[in-house]
Amino acid sequence: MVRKSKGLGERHKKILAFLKTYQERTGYPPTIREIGEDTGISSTSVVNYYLDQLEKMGRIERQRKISRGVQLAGGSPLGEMFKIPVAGRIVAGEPIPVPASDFSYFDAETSIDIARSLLPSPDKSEGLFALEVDGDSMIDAMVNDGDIVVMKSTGGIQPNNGDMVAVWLPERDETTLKYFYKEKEGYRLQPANPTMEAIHVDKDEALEIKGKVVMVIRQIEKTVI
Amino acid sequence: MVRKSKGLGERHKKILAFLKTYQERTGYPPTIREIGEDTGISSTSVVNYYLDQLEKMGRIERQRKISRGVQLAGGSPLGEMFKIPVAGRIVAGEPIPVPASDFSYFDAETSIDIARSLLPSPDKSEGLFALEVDGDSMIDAMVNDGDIVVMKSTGGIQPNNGDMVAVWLPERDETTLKYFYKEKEGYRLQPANPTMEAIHVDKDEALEIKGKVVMVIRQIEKTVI
DNA sequence: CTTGACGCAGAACGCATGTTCGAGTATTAT
DNA sequence: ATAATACTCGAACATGCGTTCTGCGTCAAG
Repeated sequence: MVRKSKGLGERHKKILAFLKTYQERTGYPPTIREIGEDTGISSTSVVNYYLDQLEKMGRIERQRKISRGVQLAGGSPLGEMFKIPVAGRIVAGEPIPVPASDFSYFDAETSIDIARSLLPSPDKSEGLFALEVDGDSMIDAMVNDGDIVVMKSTGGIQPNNGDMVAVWLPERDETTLKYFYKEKEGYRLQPANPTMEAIHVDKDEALEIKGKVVMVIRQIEKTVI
Repeated sequence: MVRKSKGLGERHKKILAFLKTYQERTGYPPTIREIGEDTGISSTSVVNYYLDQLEKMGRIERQRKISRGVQLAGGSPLGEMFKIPVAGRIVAGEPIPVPASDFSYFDAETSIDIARSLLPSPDKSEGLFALEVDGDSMIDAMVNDGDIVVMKSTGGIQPNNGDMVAVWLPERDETTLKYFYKEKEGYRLQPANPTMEAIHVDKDEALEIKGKVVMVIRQIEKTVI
């Protein structure tokens, strides 16, 4: 049995994950017994034991004496919310930062909250991450500087024709958001703006598809120009 | 005492409102007794009585037998979420539908969920409503067909220079999203796209500013083109 | 007036759920 | 080996909390 490997044991992680999924599914926190059932802990006292530790670590908040008074810390009671880690910035001339597959929002420094109802498929929302757009180079994709693009990791699988994807062209040192079309001699990357020319990529040229764009969010708070 | 005035009595409304604020504040639903305390109902059975009615009306959902199993209906338990009513569609040649000031999301048929953290000022989120963009006529504002624009009602107050606003020009039968600038002889409406020409509106011409754009959301689910 | 639906209160019941205690087993340190 | 610490279990306890029943007053219809 692994003993206090880091600061977060297996059970700690499992409890945190359960807290999140349960809250997302039901809208309210679970009971101690429900946590135990999911985590494979038979005694409520053991669950309480870990809950106390997690509280000391500052990972959860507890309202003593009241039922279902366990919640993830961070001030944000998440209902049908989905926390998407912001992996970094997407710049025209630089590769796209993609989080590792086991990257969970627990580890992310910054994240944005998206309502589940806004996501394409509420059930399979794994592999989602967000990037902030840096610069005006993607206006052809109707994406502005400062916009946030939410992407779904394709996991190496080739996207469907017509998907909007984030691609990295190593030989051109270029990152773009384009509609993806496979053609006989390679690929065609079509801008969202009809007036712009498409990019043709030869079959031999390296092309890394980093993710499928599922959502673009533009917050207009301060004045731009 | 008012008796079954419409379909929603005073207590029904109060309970619904309490359900919402309590959930937003704590992250979990209240108990029956807490509802009673807030609503001024001394007996749990009476609360249960109203809860049953609200459930029959479809306004709330109940998980029987489990504590705090009361939630607002609509499938979306709202935590730090904000429900914004979708007032309608915004089309280039038609006036902008604006909800009445007392329009609450309780009455809205359709609404979208936005995380509080994404909103500009989390405290003062009144007067927010959303519109779905119909048609490609607003690509100059970097807004696509199908996009959702979240607006804040200006309430008759003139917006600041540089704000992105939704304006209705009655004399031209035109609706647009533009950056707003006041000039000596009238107003200048500047498109987001720098390559497009600005519109100049004379001081005499009618101009209705329906709201300030605070957010644009683009969901890419199905294939476009 | 009588009847019945409606709004309300209070109490009792019983299960759900957080809390606490005692004890047993492993792992590590001395 | 012995002690200390971390982890686990089961059970009992106390209370939180949903449910149900009885009763009382009010108002509108018959």
